[in-house]
Amino acid sequence: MNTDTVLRRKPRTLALELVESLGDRIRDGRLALGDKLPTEAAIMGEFSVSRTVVREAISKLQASGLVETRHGIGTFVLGLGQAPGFKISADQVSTLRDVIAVLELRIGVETEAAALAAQRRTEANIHAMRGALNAVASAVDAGRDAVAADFQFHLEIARATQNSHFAELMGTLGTMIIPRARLDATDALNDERRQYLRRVNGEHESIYDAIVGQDPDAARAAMRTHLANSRERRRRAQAEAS
Amino acid sequence: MNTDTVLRRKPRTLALELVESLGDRIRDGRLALGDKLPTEAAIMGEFSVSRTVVREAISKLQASGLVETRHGIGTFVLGLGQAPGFKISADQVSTLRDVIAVLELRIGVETEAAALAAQRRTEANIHAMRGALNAVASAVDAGRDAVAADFQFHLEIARATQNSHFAELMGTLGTMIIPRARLDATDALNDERRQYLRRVNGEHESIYDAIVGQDPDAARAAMRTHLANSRERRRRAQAEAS
DNA sequence: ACGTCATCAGTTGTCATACAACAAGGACGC
DNA sequence: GCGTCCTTGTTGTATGACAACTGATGACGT
Repeated sequence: MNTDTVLRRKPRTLALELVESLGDRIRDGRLALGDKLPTEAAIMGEFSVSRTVVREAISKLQASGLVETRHGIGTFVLGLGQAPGFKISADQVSTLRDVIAVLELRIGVETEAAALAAQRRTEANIHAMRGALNAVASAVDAGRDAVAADFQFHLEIARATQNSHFAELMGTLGTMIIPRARLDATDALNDERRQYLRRVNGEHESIYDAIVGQDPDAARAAMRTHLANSRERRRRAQAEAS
Repeated sequence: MNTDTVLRRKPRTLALELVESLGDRIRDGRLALGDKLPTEAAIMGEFSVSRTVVREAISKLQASGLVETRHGIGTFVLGLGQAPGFKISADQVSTLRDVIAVLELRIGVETEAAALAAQRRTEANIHAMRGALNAVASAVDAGRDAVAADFQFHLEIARATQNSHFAELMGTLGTMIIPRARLDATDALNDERRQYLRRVNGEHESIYDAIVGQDPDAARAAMRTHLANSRERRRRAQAEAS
C-alpha cells in the first residue's frame, strides 16, 4: 500500500503565514470585496518581513483568486475566491455504493441530455456520436479497453444538447469515473464479458437511434434504461465477487 | 448599467507567461507526475528572466496545486491539479439564454432528485422542506425577498435523496443563481407579482405533496412542471421588458 | 475660464546580489 | 565498516535599485 499520502508537516514559511493572515482578513470581512490591500511597503512594515515575502504571499493570493493586482495602483480584494465548485474526488467512488450514487446523478443529467440532444442534434453531432460508437465496437472486437470510447459517446450526447453546461458537467464526472472503470476492465475478456459488452452496445444503439430520429421521449427512455441497467450490472458483479 | 465586468486585458507579465509555459509542460506530459522541475537557476537561464519572476511563477503553480516545493531539494510535479471542477461563473448567467441553459440542467438534475426524494425522504427531510416552504410564504406575505428560501426548498429536496452529490451540485448551482435572482426581485411587489408568487407556491406544494406521499412519478412530473414554468415565466418577463 | 499636456508622486513589476536554511551525498577519520 | 563532518546544490529571505504604469496635479496656451 502506498504511504506517500501522509500529511507532510507544513514548513511554516513566512510567505505562507502571510497568506493565511491576509486570507483570514478577507474571509472575515476586515478586507471587504473591492477594498484595496495595504501597499507592499505597508505590509512589509506591519509583519516585519521583506518585500520578497510580501510579493510571494500576494502572488499566492492571486493564484487563489482572492485578490487582483493592478500595476501601478495596488492590490484589490476580488471576493471569497470561487465557490469550490462541484467535484467528485477519487475517494468518493471507492465503494459500490459510491459508484451507484454517481450513477443516480448521471441518470438525472443524462436522460435530460438525451432528450434535448434528440431535439437539437446537428449532423456534426450525429457524426461524432457515430464515431464514438464505432470506436467502442472496434475496441470490444479487438479485446481492448472500451471505457474511454464509451464515455466519449456519452459526452457527445451531452454536447449535442448545445448547452455547454451538460458537456462540462459530464466532463468533470468523466475524469473521475474513467480511471476507476478502466481498472475494473483489466480482468480477462471471457465470453460472458463479451456478451455483456454486446448488450451495452445494443443499448447505446437504441439511444443513438432515438436521437437521430429526433424522438426526445424515446431517447430519454433509452438512456434511462441504459444507465439503470448499468447500475444493476454493477450490483450483480459485486454480488458475484463476494 | 455596470461596465466593470469588461474583459480586462491581460497585462502579460513575465511571471504569468512563465506559469503558462510550465503549466503546459506539465499538462502535456513533458513534465510527468513526480518529475523534478529545473532548478530556479536553470529556469532563469532558459527564459532569460530574473529569479524573482521564476519564484513568482512557481509560487502560482504551487497555489494551483500543480507542483510542490521542498526546501533545499527542488520543485516537483504533483499531478494535474484537481480537475477544474464543475462551476458556473457569474458571466455565464448574464443573458436570458444563459439562465435558460442553467434551468435546463436543473430540470434534469432536480426531476430525478424529486423522484429519489419521494422514495427515500425521512421525517427530518419533510420537516426541513416544510420549513423552507413556510419561509417562502412568510417572506412573500411580508413583501420580502423569497429567493433564498425558495432555493432552500430545492436544496432540501436534493438532500432528501440521501445522495450527497445532488445536494452538492445544487449547492454550487445555487451560489451563482441566488445573487442574480435576488437582483431581479428588487422591483416592486405589485399585485401581478404577488399572483405570480402564489402560483409558484402552488407548484412547490404539489412537489412537496408528491414527495410526502412517496410517489416518485408524481414528484418527477411536478418538479418538471415547476421548472418548465419557471423557464416560461422568465421568457415572458424578458419579452415584456423589451 | 477651459482644455491639453507635462510632470510628479505613489505603487507594482523586474532585476541583481547576497546570505541563511535545508537536504543529500561524499570525504575523512576512527 | 561506520559515523561524523563538510561540501555542494537548492530553495527561502533580505536588500537595494530601477523600470513601468496609474492617477492627479499643476503649468501652459488658447
